[in-house]
Amino acid sequence: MATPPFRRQSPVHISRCTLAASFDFLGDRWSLLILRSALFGVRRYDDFHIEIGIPRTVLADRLKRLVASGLMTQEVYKADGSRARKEYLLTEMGEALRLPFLAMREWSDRWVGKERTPPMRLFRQSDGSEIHVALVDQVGRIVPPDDLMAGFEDWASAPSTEV
Amino acid sequence: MATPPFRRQSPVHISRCTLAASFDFLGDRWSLLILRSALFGVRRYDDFHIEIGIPRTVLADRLKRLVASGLMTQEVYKADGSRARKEYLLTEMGEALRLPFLAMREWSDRWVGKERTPPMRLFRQSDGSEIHVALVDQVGRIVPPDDLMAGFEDWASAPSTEV
DNA sequence: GAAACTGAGTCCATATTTCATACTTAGGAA
DNA sequence: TTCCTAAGTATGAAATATGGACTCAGTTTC
Repeated sequence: MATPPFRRQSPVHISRCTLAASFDFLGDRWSLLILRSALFGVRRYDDFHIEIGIPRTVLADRLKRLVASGLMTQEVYKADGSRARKEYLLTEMGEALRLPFLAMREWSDRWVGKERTPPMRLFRQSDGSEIHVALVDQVGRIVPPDDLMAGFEDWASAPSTEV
Repeated sequence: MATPPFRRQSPVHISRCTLAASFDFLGDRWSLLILRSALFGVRRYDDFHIEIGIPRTVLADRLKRLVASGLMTQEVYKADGSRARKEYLLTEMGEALRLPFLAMREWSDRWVGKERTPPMRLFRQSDGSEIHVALVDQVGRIVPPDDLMAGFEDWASAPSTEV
């Protein structure tokens, strides 16, 4: 699987692929940048606008889509000295993107680097030991990527493939 | 970290963030779909075109960008009875996206589902045990997402944050 | 009480991308 | 010589993105 075997088609048809479907709302630079900020704790319209440099019209549109997709919700907040406003919070579904994003960050720290912030490192709060995103089996062993195989429950004609 | 603390800004400025930078070439629906197919073993122009339903002009553009970004290379191949042509292969950098994509797939199988292919499951080739993408510490313990903390080597003023 | 301020948007005209369809190109096969 | 195929390129219409100005509703300052 280090180099996958040549195939003319993917084993999962694109119209039934949940991953491909998720790209409908994640396959957009601005949406990804908004989610990155949101995972860091940014919540407000203007904070997204300032941090990301996203045009206001596009921001309004993307927030609407992220809410419609179930990744974010609008909640009312009230800072003192200001009227009530809305902020955008990640739902459980949105919050669950943290792991994929952490995997992406390890990838980008390894491969994109250059002139940027040093790698972000993850630690256990409880004991300070360093953490990574990895493939693990049931007993906690890290699985090398070339010892991997995929299966689909009802994919009878070809029960498993390298992936 | 289940819900991150409210912040006005992310701890990493966007212009120096490798993750944000990676969205320059990954933050695009078509590029993501091409990479998904490539990780399954698809290599040829027309196979991408047919499988993904991407317009030919856009496909040519995206492949050019993926090659320019270092994610893919063009190699010559020769099917018998045909002239030599080029196919697109993942580089080591592109191949390394497998782990983030597997994390995304677990996410999408959990949250996007509905009317689609049943979840893709991963197994060890060697012993058949099931595998997942997870946060693990040095001794193979799986770390719950609320026991997580991030640090940047030279981020002296605020040496660590929840992430 | 009037005027300025603020965060969160919308409106609008221009620029850039995308899309579908058709055309091109290079070599092998009939 | 002509047809076929994979891998593109050309073109013009349609959809999106962009940046700047404008709106709106409470808050604070004068």
